[in-house]
Amino acid sequence: MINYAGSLDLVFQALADPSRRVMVERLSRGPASVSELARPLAMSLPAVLQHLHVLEASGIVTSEKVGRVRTCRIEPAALRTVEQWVSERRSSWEHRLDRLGDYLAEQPDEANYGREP
Amino acid sequence: MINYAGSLDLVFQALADPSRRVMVERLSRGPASVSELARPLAMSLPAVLQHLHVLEASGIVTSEKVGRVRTCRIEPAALRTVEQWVSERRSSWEHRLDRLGDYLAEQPDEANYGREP
DNA sequence: TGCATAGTTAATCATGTACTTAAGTGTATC
DNA sequence: GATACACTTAAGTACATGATTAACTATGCA
Repeated sequence: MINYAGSLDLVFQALADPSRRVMVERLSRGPASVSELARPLAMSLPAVLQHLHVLEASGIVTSEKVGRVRTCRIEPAALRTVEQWVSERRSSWEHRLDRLGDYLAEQPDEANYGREP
Repeated sequence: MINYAGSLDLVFQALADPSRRVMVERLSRGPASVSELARPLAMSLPAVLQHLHVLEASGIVTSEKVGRVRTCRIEPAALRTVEQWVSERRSSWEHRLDRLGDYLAEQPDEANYGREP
């Protein structure tokens, strides 16, 4: 059962770990097997598998097993939900700053530093 | 001492908690005091303060105390680093898919499903 | 001065996370 | 059929996280 939407909690949590980000970076260059993902990481294979589970639970990565090798790949939809959430908050803040700038520009120039409309 | 760059670890970790995201959403609409941030959250003030420390350590939020009230605001640079990291990985993957599509379009149409060049 | 307000610190506690090792399950290859 | 390969599961452990309550420190105001 895969979480295509990717709840923000799980997605941010998944990306908070540097090893998992290394895995995502590797996968952004193309699909990879579990052992390929493990190669650059200084940890046991079971540990890598646990990280993979976290990434799959978040919806960032999907995988399928053919024969004895499991091939993993990125699910861009999950990454898009993060991008969107972050960019909405940031641009909300930045547009607010613009509006505040406009407001202050219209006011007489006194003691406005740090004040809010 | 504030982390303006915002290490990816700390930033993703900070955003992984729903209460902290509520705080960021509130701040994206403008600066707020600690108790304003606390109002919609069902937890004690010390707990909110701990979340605020996490957000500040990540560089997402800054604050300054004037009189007895501490005013918090968003630091958009930290949010931009997240946006950038995620969008780079995603677009790397998506452009790779484009190139793969081009490659397959040039190949004879047989048993290419799921294969990599 | 006295008392409420806004925030802060410290100590504590229950879970959750990121590993580990040891042992087990299918697949390929000889 | 035997043996190696590529995971997979289970169990255990050390440390981090998210909350709590109790007690404390300014600041502002009547």
